[in-house]
Amino acid sequence: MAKKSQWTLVGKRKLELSNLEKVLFPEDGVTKAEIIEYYLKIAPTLLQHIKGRALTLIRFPDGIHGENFYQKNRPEWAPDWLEFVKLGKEEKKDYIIATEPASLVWLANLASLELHQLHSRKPDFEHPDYMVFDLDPPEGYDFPKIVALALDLRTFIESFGYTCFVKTTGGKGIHICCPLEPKWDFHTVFEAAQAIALPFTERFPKETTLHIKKEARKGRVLIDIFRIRSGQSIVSPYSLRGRIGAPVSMPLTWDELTLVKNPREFNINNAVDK
DNA sequence: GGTTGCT
DNA sequence: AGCAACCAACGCCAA
DNA sequence: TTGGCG
Ligand SMILES: [Mn+2]
Ligand SMILES: [Mn+2]
Repeated sequence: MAKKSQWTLVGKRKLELSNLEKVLFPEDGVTKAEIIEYYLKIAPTLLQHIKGRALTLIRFPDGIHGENFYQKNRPEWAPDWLEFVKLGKEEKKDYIIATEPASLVWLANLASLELHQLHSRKPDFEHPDYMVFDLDPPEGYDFPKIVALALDLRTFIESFGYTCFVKTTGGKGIHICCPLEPKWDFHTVFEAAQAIALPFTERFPKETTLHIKKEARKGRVLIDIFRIRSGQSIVSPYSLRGRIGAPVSMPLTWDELTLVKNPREFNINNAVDK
């Protein structure tokens, strides 16, 4: 592997990219160059979804089998054009905001395979603009069974007057997102989600639970509403995941979701076309 | 992955 | 110039 | 305060 770096122009930004031929997904032979290329191609779509959102990165500098770590803080040595917002305790952290294709390329060069997002948008970081229901299946759960549960949950949520959008997580689960006016704080939105999820788990007690502890779940699907808190994040739509197959969190219509047998159908090789 | 500090 | 060390999240709850 | 959890 040639460990050189090379300069490139993305829009009006000059970027130094390193180790472009380094393989970060060994089973799939996917190099850092291909990851950067993916994020460049998906940029017009992805940027719309993460516009104004504070990001959390998951970086895999030594590939998906090497050490990985979350990163929320924008490093001191980031380029001055990379936008950020001070958030968190005492506004201690400079959260990154991606505003242009070059932002995504800069992040990809750091091996930020996964982009996760907070639930609020600039300029109103105190008020989430969606309510998310994160379906977390136990090990070995058949994906079509999660799909069936998601369809039921959708009907249930919409009976409360919300509209539901859905995406695969790129892992084993599903995210249901309900757009909101950024008018209520995190606690209020959490309680609204709880007021929906609790009766849902009571209707399907054998299949679903609100217990986050593994021991208490007993093979049931966790309806994880506990992401709805300030400083918490979910994987962004169209983000890669650091797993074998280079899967992508893929937004789908409900009709499309019905046909999905395996969420690994959506990956770095086909996500751009969709 | 990038930076800093030591040899 | 080369190399080793160091750093890179957070919120909540039960124990 | 720590450990488990996503
Ligand atoms: Mn999940
Ligand atoms: Mn390294």
